Amino acid sequence: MKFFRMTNQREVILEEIAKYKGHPTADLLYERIRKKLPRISLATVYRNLEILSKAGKIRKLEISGRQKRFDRELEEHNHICCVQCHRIDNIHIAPEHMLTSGSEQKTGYKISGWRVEFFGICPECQKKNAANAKKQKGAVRLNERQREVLTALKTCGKPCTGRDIAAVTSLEPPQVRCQLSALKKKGLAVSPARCKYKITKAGRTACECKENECDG
Amino acid sequence: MKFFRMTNQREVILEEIAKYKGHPTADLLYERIRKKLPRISLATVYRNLEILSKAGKIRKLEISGRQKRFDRELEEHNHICCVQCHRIDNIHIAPEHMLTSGSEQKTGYKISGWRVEFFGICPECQKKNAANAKKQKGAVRLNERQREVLTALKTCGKPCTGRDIAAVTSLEPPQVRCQLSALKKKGLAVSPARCKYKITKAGRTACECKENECDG
DNA sequence: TCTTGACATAGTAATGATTACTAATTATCT
DNA sequence: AGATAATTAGTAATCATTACTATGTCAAGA
Repeated sequence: MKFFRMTNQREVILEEIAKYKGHPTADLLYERIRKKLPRISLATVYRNLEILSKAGKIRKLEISGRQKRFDRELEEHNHICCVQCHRIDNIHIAPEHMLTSGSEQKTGYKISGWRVEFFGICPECQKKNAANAKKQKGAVRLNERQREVLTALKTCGKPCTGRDIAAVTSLEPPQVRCQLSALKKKGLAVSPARCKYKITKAGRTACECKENECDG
Repeated sequence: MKFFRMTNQREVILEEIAKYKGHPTADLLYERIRKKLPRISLATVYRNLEILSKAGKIRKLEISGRQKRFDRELEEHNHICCVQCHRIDNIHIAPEHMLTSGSEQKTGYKISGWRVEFFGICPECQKKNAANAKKQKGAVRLNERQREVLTALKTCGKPCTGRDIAAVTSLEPPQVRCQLSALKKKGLAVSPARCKYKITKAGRTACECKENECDG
């Protein structure tokens, strides 16, 4: 996403989220937005909720339950869920007070339980990461052009020529060919036929690694 | 469910859950079970996971993420999720140690975050419950026969006679007719035509109330 | 002003996990 | 043995979400 257009649809979506006290689901928002923009599509709502949360304008909640919920409040906080009507409220508590009755009084909820989910990296993945870090010391290090070519190769999928790649990148065919042979040397691409190149499994993971920033 | 048959399929499902260290999803279990019972249906796996968890033999985890996961461990505990490989491990911690580094050492995870969900009853529902409790003091109190008839009436949906109800309950037609008129007096059933009875909205909620034990 | 090209949209199809349904099978109880 | 109820395999339906497709909009450059 290079430009971010604040369209009418997006403005209304933001408005409705802001207006709504709770943590609305996509379909609830859709119903409300439809009153203002009767021709809006549910897909537009979903797409923009995703885009707006990626742009940091809203927050997508990762809570249990079938439907995703969205939150206008950007700051980190936890939630409390009514087991009867399934409404969800924010709960701001300092870790040290988390399990005392203090929070109970503030929210007005009659608390019956709680559940914690921790996130982290398991011992196995830690080992894997350490091993990968070693390997990557000199091996898989891509420059910008190589990354561009590799990404194009991945998008294309089937074997294609340097000219094919050049057509979908900012590079000229000779430049592409040069990078292709470099990628082949690194084992990130193979040449199943003369002048044809195809991404390898290693190339695919090398691509993803940047996208998800998995080696942080 | 009156009887609970420990079928071969159920035994194998329990075995596989017990064998699996992690917290398997339904489809992962299905793949493994298929090796022992090639003709088993995915629906059977789902149905039995549900039944076994209701029977208290296993635990259905309510955690974020698209797929549900199942756990052979019955005792209350929390979870830790690897952000890289999405494996889920148990984490047994006393509330007072929850946010200290102690748990980190035990699990071997490199913890990057945590999230708490509280459960309870919101102020609005508390009020509603109080109001309902008052109403129910003398009004809706069903005996076993009335409940049976009411449930049958609900299942049937359309208006039906005492004989119709008797056919699907343990009661004789005269007994049913007697209960029907009691239900009508309480406003849980109406008679849209002579000898025909139909459940009302109030009757429907009275039915559900028992099922979900919502007035605990 | 016309063209170009990137971004957006409405509408619809496809997906993935789960649940509901149906007819057939199996176990249990007279 | 026959009736009844539980269970099954296989399949269809559902629900939330995502992907696709053709069309539309807008700003910048020719």
